[in-house]
Amino acid sequence: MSEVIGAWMTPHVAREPLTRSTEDYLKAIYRLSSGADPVSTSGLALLLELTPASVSGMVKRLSEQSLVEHAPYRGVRLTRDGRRIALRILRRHRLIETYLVAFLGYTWDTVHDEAERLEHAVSDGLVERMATALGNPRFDPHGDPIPDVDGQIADFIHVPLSEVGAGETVTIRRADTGDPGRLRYLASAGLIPGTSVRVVDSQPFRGPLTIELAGAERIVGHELASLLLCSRQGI
Amino acid sequence: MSEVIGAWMTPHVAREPLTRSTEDYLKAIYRLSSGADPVSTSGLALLLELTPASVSGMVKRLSEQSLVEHAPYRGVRLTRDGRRIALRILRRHRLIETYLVAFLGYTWDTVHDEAERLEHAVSDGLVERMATALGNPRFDPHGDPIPDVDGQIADFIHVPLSEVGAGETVTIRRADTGDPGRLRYLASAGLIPGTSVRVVDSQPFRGPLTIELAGAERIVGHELASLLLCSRQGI
DNA sequence: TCTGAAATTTAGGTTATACTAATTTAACTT
DNA sequence: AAGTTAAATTAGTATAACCTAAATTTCAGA
Repeated sequence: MSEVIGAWMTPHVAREPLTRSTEDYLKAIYRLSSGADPVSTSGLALLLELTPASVSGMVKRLSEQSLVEHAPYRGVRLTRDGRRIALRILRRHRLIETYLVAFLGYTWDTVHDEAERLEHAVSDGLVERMATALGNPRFDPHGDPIPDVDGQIADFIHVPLSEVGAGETVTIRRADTGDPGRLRYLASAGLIPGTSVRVVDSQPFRGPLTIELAGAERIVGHELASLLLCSRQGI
Repeated sequence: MSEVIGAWMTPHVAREPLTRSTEDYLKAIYRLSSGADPVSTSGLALLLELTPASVSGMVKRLSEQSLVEHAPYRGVRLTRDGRRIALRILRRHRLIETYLVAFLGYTWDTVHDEAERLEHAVSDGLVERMATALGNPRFDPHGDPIPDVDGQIADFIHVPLSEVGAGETVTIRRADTGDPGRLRYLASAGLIPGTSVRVVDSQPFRGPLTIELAGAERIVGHELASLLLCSRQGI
């Protein structure tokens, strides 16, 4: 049986096997690369829970491997190869999460740590088998888009619920946190991807929102509301 | 949901997280501990594809952690804790292999490498979920016994097919190799665990055997026959 | 333009695990 | 009992990735 792996997965340059650290750094840089701005050393250090000095050292090594471009004191950016690897890890992570929820009884608040370790251990072949078993899903249980085998990733412009105006109706698309406590609470309140809510009232200065969901009103704090990324209409 | 993990899985002494190397060494020592004899440095080096010097160094560290007993120049032996860990890894490995074959379309010749990496990454919780999904199997696809959560492992006395006398009928129980080529060939010849065969003739001096299987006669070389561990009657 | 705080990098040290080369021990042979 | 050989250990080196502490660079505001 031939494995379904896009050509993009094989960088042009032959590489020694990637270490777990390498994969974690590339994934973290990808996460922090929102706009065109380079990613800061301190931001990476914060996300990876390492000292800035350690990040500096590792970034230099990644740059020698052409996985990132580094302008000293200015920040890092992924190269094409670096981005490919980051997207491959992201695909693994999100497919593993989806698989664990679909087939092994996990819930969306318990999958993160397991996926975090497995993403470095599974082969491309296993990932594609899981994808097939799942019917090639496009979103994981948190609503995050899963990159396809060619590295394409859906990139919608979503609005945090906290910024939706009173009177508007939106559909929750993603829950932008990995915190189990928050995820459990959101699920218990019915605030999961796919749900439509109408914002009844939104108080200023990071105040709470009143929303209508399934016919009932509810109060949601600003912090949680800011994690719920929504689409306005049929997007 | 509470996780079903036997108390034996938690060593009495608090341990820092085990490294992949540690787990690999303990597993290898377990594999080589057939009788009461201690395991030799060179045997370990051969199995792990490392130099004897490296093994010496690592064995000393394992011994400082009370995972093995080391009599210099005499060999290593697992301590109780070491054996527990080895059996936990073995349980993981064999359950993962069984899961991949049962649910993800793998065949018995393709599961080894995948399981080899995953066994170090899965949590106890995931292993038990897989075991549950499989109905707590007692043997993996190669017929090897899977240790239960309490570290008990079936330990039958099996006879290599190569040593079964002419005229005897036996049932194949295990295929004692990880080599994909041999495993594929055995499967194609119908020589898999659960199959009954009658030895028609067995030539001396590591000569070939003639066996009867599903009504037809077949010739099997000594090497492959020695890998097929069999039981004589209803065991 | 200068200055000082914040961000970043460099310097130097640590740990785990591998290696090669040199040494030591055990065991077998005569 | 001594010598030889095979096995095992020690000594010393390398690498990846971390750390702390000490420089260095950037940049905003006076």
